[in-house]
Amino acid sequence: MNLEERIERRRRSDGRPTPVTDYDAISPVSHPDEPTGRGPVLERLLDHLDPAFEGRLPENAYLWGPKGAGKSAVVSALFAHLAALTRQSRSPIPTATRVERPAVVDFVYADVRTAESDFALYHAVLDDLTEDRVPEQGVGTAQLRSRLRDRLAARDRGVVVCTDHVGEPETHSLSAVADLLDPVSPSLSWLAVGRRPPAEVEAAPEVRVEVEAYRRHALMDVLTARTSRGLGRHALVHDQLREVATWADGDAHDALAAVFGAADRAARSGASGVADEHLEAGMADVPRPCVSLGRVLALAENRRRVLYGLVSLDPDRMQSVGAAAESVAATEVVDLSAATVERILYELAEAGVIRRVSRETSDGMGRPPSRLEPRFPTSVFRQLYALTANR
DNA sequence: GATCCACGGGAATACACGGATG
DNA sequence: CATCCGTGTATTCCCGTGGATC
Repeated sequence: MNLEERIERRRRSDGRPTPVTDYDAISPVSHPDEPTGRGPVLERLLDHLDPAFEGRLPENAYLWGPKGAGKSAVVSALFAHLAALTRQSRSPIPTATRVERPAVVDFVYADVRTAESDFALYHAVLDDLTEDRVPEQGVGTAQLRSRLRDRLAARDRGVVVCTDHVGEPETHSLSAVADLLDPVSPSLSWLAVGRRPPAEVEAAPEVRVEVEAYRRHALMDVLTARTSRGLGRHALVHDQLREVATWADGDAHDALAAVFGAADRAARSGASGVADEHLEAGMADVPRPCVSLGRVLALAENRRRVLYGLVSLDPDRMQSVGAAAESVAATEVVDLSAATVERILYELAEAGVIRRVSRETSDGMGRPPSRLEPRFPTSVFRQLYALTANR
């Protein structure tokens, strides 16, 4: 928490004790350095990556499991640590016995939510591996691939690329990632992370690691760890945590979203703790099924703005896509034509971020319009949007 | 000049309905 | 009664354009 946030918190709370001490700690989109309760998965991943510690490249692999099971938490923490580790030993010590082998293996974490195009994926990997800046425009995708190939050849060390969030509506599928990364170099292997069971996934590699949803008790541990860092003492009591954990049914994302929403409500109302009514409201704000906020916040700037405009709208302006588009376009948040906003709204509906609910009765002429319904926790989104907007 | 990407606009298609037609 | 047609919307699809960068 930086100074600005501290001051803002005091200003809002008029100096009274506030239930929230660190929004980041209870945010459903932030991952702690040490994920809670996923030790066994971590062990299995380390087993798989073991060859890397001897300079050999692990095989391609697929990590899969349902939303909110801590997949991203595990891989982002793991790859951050591994990357830091190999960065320390950037100067390989050549030994007589291992001249042919790369001395160390690098680890790169790439989120395909933010690297949606072929170009962007190559860019993300190359950028992580290179000191100097990689051009974002003006060079072709093929050229970027060969640059990456050259880079790997020049260093004579392998790299394991983790591609998180594979196979979502608007992200690369696992097979697309394979098609992009496999031809680059034999000294590159990948660990894809996604939700779909390997049986349903095309080109899933032999090595697979499954992550199951949290059991209720494990989820309570997660919530306890998070709230003890982010909330004041006794802001949320044990019974309340249990209630959220039960309600969330193993999904840490949804649970944290509810807690975040509840805590924020409590803070705004000036309460020193999270009351049951805050908690109820926090849970009510999370639709089921719920699109993860990570996905929503990873959308392109203008899409986020459109969504922000949308969730700030009077509900009766959401009764038709056209009307919603018009209202959002009239807002200060976006500088787009109504036609473009409308297209974007359809796009977001197609991706499942918002839902179109067709009307039962059709009065008047023509095809009846459909109402729009966000599929993510709107109040949490607004708060996170505001927190990230001024950075 | 090449390249990536987001916009913008509009054409094509789908859908809902009432009324006409076979 | 089943089907077709016209009209008005909603929705999807496609492609040219232009900014920014190399």
